[in-house]
Amino acid sequence: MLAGPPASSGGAPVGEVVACCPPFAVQPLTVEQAGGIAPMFKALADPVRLRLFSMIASVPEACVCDLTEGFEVSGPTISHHLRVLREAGLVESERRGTWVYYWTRPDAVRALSDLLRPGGAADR
Amino acid sequence: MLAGPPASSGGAPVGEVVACCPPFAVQPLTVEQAGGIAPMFKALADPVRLRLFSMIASVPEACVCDLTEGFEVSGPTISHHLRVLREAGLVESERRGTWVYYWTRPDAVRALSDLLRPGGAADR
DNA sequence: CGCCACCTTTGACATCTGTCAAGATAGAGC
DNA sequence: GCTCTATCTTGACAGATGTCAAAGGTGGCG
Repeated sequence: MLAGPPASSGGAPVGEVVACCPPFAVQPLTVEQAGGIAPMFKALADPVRLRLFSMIASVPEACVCDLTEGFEVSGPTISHHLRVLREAGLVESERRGTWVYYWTRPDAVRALSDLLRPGGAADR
Repeated sequence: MLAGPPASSGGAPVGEVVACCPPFAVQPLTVEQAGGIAPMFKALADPVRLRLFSMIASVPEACVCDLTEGFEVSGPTISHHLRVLREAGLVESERRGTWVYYWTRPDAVRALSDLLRPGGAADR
């Protein structure tokens, strides 16, 4: 299902929150849905994480060694942010030899994109 | 420029951050772009705000008096969250007589939706 | 004018978050 | 086994965030 490597890095309690809800232009979220989805937006709510995610999403997979360049924060901080993205279900990772690679979970991204899609009462 | 009611409630320093960038499946964000967009995701990162926003987005406009129902937080807290959404550029508001109405800014929502749209290297 | 309902602002407080330094873990290669 | 590199974990701390109680407008209505 993924372009990238096989599933891995089990550890996130994310399961399958992924397929979710109609666009909220169509129907409001329930309490449970909002509670499940907010963490994904929260994961994208930090500028460093947002940029990290965009770097990962723009290539089939990204090595941490390439991600750390171009940031002014320390290695541990990058690692922390990658963990947040992983635990939110937005990316997955795998160690291959010396390096660790990250790639996006397209289904999760699509779920968010669908939520924001226009087409309801308020969007023309 | 907006489908909704006339502009109002000036106060947010949001200007026109709205039209922005290619989907990050296509191209990573710059530091500046990430800094401009992260606040929008941050505004959606809280379950209460996310639900408030979905309630506003699912109708042409929403009265605060209707929004406060169905939440377990106090009135001031709802007001605070609405302000965050407004200052992030996601909604606008206007007082009409006794009541205050909120509606979404479709252009802002579309900007986020476009960012998340699949179609790049990592998606499929 | 006086009162009340609606909504926001202010002030305070506990919790969460981003960051770094220091230490730990995992592989590669000698 | 030892060492070196790459990455993650832990611990600590300043600053941001969500929440409420109390107080402050704003407008309708008698």
